[in-house]
Amino acid sequence: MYVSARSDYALRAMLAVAAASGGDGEDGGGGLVKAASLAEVQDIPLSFLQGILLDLRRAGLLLSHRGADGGYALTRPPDEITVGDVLRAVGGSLTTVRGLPADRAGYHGVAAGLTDVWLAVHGAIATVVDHTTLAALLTQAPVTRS
Amino acid sequence: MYVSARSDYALRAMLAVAAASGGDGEDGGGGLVKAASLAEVQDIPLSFLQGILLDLRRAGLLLSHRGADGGYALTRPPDEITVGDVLRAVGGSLTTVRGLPADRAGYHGVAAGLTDVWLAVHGAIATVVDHTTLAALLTQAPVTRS
DNA sequence: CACTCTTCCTACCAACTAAGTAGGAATACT
DNA sequence: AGTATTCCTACTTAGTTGGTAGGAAGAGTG
Repeated sequence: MYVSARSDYALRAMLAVAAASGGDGEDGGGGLVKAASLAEVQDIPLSFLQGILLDLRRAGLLLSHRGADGGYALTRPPDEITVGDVLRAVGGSLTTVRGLPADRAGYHGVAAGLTDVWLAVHGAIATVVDHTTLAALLTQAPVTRS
Repeated sequence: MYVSARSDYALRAMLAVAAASGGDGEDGGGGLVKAASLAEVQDIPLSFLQGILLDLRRAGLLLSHRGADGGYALTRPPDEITVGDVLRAVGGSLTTVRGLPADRAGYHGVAAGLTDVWLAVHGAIATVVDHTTLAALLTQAPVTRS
């Protein structure tokens, strides 16, 4: 599995939003966190991060507000957002074989069994990332497993 | 998980070698399979495949013989070679975070828990690919799980 | 030895993707 | 009007991937 910078940044930003709006808040924005403050606290290039936040909003994981006192907030509580939600929002499919989804690799002959391997791998990854919520990561709990 | 063309070709080639030398044989080569015949039967560019076969030999999964009546054969029986062996031979690590191994991502602050997620994913992938042998794939058996 | 066949090895090329930058338009508040 | 912020598009740069070319080295045959 290759975790791109985009996916990595997306997860870190979501965790930072969850921590900021759930933890302290009350510093003036009504729970909204600005992109600039996310970029600073997690050391992410700002203009790169803005594109990622846009993807997360389009996927329905974040809501945003423009203007002074604007910013971002989660649309759901952190225990209802999984790592898999975030990865799929910015990265598309979790498993690809040469750029194609795992189930249309087009094997023939002796290689036919490989499709099942990729599907099993995909399922194993999904089990982990779909059972780990942002809330679990923030409380430092070990990774859940089914 | 991204399966590159290189990894895909490597697995298909290994399966073809296993099938050819184990199944019929006795057509003159003493169980050796030529690169050209592998390239044809699995539709892989020959000169690209040669580099892959070289990696597999360096990793100790294949032995080779030059000259007329040369070719490739497995160094171990197909039920002692796993998909994971082949993937690691051509691709290095199974899981990388922005190019680095999963356990040295260098998170700080609220993102510290992510390392555990990547390690869990890595373990889940390894469980699948290290328990699936070439022999199992050739007999069309469903993927084993621990 | 000459010849042929095959693996071995290096260098190279084209296309794509990832990562990051720049600059402005739209929106919200004062 | 003015300011602060999100939104959106286009661009640059560097690295990787997939693939090609051309030969050198080894192994057998007559």
